[in-house]
Amino acid sequence: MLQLIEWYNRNKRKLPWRNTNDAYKIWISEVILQQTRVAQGLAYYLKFIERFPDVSSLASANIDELMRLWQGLGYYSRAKNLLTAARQVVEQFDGKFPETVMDLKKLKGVGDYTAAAVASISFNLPAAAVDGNVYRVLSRIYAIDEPVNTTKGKQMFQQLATKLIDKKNPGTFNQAMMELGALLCLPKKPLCHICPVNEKCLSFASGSIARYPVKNKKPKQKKRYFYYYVINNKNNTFICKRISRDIWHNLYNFPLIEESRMLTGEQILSAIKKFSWLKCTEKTAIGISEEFRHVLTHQVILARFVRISGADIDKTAADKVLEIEISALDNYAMPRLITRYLEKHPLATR
DNA sequence: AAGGCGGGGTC
DNA sequence: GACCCAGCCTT
Repeated sequence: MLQLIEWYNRNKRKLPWRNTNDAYKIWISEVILQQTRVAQGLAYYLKFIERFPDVSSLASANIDELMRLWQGLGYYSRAKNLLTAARQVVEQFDGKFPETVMDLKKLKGVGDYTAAAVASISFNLPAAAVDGNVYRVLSRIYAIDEPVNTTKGKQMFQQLATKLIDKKNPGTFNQAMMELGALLCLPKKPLCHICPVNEKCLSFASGSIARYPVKNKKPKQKKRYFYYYVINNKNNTFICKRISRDIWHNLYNFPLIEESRMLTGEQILSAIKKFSWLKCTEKTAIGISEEFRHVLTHQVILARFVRISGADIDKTAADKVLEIEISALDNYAMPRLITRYLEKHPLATR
C-alpha cells in the first residue's frame, strides 16, 4: 500500500487535528466526526478546543453549556458521553488519557473505531480504524460481496484492515484509507481515473464499482406530528428540557403536544387546554404557523407553532416549564427545528 | 441482531 | 426523493 501513503502525503487536507498527537484533541475530533462530515464538524472542533482545551477543563464542564456548544451538530448523546468520559479519565485514570485500545474502549462513547483511531494516531499502535470510508474502499478494491452492515461483515472488514495496516505508521495508514474514501473513492461518482490504487482495484477492473459496498435493507421513516405552543408574554417565554428517552435528549424546546396524526386548526386550538397552567382570556391573541418539515434519519417531524400572546400564566401550576427572558433563548441548546422557526418568526420583546 | 439517535451535503 | 457521512449505545 505504498502508493496509498504517498498519495496521502501529497494530497491530504490540512486539518487542525493533524497538527497534534494530543490524545485528548484526537479523541474530540474523532467523536465530532462520527457520522459527520469534516466540513460540518470543523468549526465545532475549533470552538470546542478553544473552550475546553484539555480533559480536566471538559471534566468540570456544565452540561447545558456543553449542549449549547454542540447545538446543531446532531447525535447529542455524543456530547453527554464526552462529559462522562472526561470525568472517567479524571477519576479512573488519574487524569492521564488511557493509552491502550482496551482502556480507551472503557470510555463512554468510545467504540472500536474511535479507540483504534486514537490508539494509532496518538500512540502509534497497530489498530485498524474501520469507518464508512474504509468499508467502501476495501469492498471495492477486493470486490467483497459480504454486506458491511452485519456482524459477520464488520468482522471480516476489521480482519482485512488489520492484516493490511502499516505497522510502522498505523495512524498515517488509517487516515490515508479514510482520506481516499473521502476524496476519491466517493459513494456516487468515484474518481477512479486518478486513484493511486486503481490498478489493484478488482471492482474497477471489472466495472462493478457501483455494486460496492453491499448493504442490506434500510429502515423506513415514521411520521410524527408536533404542535409547539410558543408563549410570548412581554419579554418572557416558556421552554421545557427534553428528558425522556427520545430524540433531542438534553435539549430545550417549547411546550409540546405530540399526536400520531395531523390536527385541524380547531383541534390545535382546543389542545391548548391541556396546559392547565395556561389561561386564555379575551385579550389573548393566537396565531398558527405554517408547517415545518424536519427530516431525521428514521423519522419525519411535521411541526406547527402556535404563537400565544396576552395569556395568563398560573406559575404555581407551571412546574414542568421554565420561564425565561426571550433575550436568553440563545443560552439554551435547541434542535434545528426550533432555531429554524425562530429565525423565520422571531419572538418580539416590548 | 435490530433499532434509536441529527443535521446537512450530494446526486 | 435516496444515500451517506472519521459510529455508538441500548435492548
